[in-house]
Amino acid sequence: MSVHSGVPTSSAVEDYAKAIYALAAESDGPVSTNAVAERLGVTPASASAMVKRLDELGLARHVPYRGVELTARGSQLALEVLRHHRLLELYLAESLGVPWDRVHDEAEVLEHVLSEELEELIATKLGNPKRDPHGDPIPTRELEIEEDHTLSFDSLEPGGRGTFVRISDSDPQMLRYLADRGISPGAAFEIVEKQPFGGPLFARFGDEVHVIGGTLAARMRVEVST
Amino acid sequence: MSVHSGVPTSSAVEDYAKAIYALAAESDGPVSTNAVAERLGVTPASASAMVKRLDELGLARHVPYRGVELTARGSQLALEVLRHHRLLELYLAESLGVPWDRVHDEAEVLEHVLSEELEELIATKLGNPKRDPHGDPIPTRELEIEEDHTLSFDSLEPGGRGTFVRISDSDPQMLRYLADRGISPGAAFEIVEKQPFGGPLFARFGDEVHVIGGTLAARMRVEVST
DNA sequence: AATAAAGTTTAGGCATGCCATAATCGGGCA
DNA sequence: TGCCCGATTATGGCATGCCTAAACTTTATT
Ligand SMILES: [Mn+2]
Ligand SMILES: [Mn+2]
Ligand SMILES: [Mn+2]
Ligand SMILES: [Mn+2]
Repeated sequence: MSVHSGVPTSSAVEDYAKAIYALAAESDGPVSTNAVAERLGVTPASASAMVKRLDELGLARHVPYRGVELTARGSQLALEVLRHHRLLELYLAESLGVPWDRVHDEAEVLEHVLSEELEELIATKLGNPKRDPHGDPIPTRELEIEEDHTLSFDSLEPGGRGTFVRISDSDPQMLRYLADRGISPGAAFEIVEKQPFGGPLFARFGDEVHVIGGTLAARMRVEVST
Repeated sequence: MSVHSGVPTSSAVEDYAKAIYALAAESDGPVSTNAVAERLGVTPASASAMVKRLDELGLARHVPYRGVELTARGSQLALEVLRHHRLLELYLAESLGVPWDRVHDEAEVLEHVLSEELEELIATKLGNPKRDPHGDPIPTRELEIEEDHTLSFDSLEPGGRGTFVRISDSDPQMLRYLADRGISPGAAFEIVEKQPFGGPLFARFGDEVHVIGGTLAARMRVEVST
């Protein structure tokens, strides 16, 4: 049990705050209890009980049947844990050579246990980085986070050029697929061809043209260079 | 909840195994429930219940009113966690620059959460070290540990020479005191003078003669050079 | 040997965090 | 307006891990 902003928090509470934060970012307005349950792999009944507790802790406001929203404190908690998570991912990858498809699971546990002192030492050692290995922005010490204005890779048309900036960190298979092909955030690309109906996308990264399946393309975020 | 040697273990179970292991090393024969309780800062009733559970898990044998002893499995668990603890302490000190009086508390939490994969990466990065920053031996990958044949510093007489090799890691104040004077495991010394009745010891480390209080001297372990 | 003191265990409780099942609520469609 | 279905809550259970108070065993003292 740690304490953040005067609120005693367990790993479970922190995970709920993170989940609500992420879901709220995906689609605004209050988050449904069921969505939280599904994301965390618990039953709706469990999620309902925990959401009620977050409300009592002052981390969220829950209006029955209407969904849940984080308070300022709740957002801060989520960002604090997100900062831990992403710093750890980058640290494990850079300093210990953990492959990028495995850093997530390690960080998922360590994030709840990292002290403020170690957080600070790690951030300093890494040079206060702005993004983790998957391109996700790392909240600052002051818990500010840079919202990005990226597009989904599969929304581009042939001829489109840009930079691959970000990918969901939670699917190791996708990450391994990209790693095997030497594709990682920061890579420049050009769309060569696009099959309709969620079909694959053919994109050039460096010298080679790679086939990116529809599902994968939907999870890759890119910035286009006009 | 992790799994070691087929036994599901929580942080609490691991801490109890460590405590029993340490107490058994200090004085042989079965370990009393009260000693365990005191070491872990819980009530005797709590310790009694947990010791019973360790027995059911096959990690210890507990004879009511007679004390508890670890089984082979229980010792392995304790050594596994000790390996984690000491590798982490050294890693935090070497790679992140955490002062040696603070590594213990961090390691105390992280030891339960470190994956085998990270353990291995850390051990490799450190060059499979044999001792942690306090001079405590690190169990090998195969969980063998080197028993040392050290003497208590306060058992020496004036004129005695040797090497300071080890000190309890759990008292930050003592560690800071030594660190402030540049005394750490590996340092050669010569006893200059010794006051009776638990009084201080005057010992030369390098050029300087330092005053070592009776309590501190009792916790320092040394090897004498005939 | 009897009794006191010390050490240990049991009994009963509390909090966390998860589950399943069953009752209930509320918004959208007929 | 009423009904249905999905979302929500209520209820009861399980496991962990700690507590206090009370009962019990062992050991030390007289
Ligand atoms: Mn991640
Ligand atoms: Mn922090
Ligand atoms: Mn330690
Ligand atoms: Mn290990």
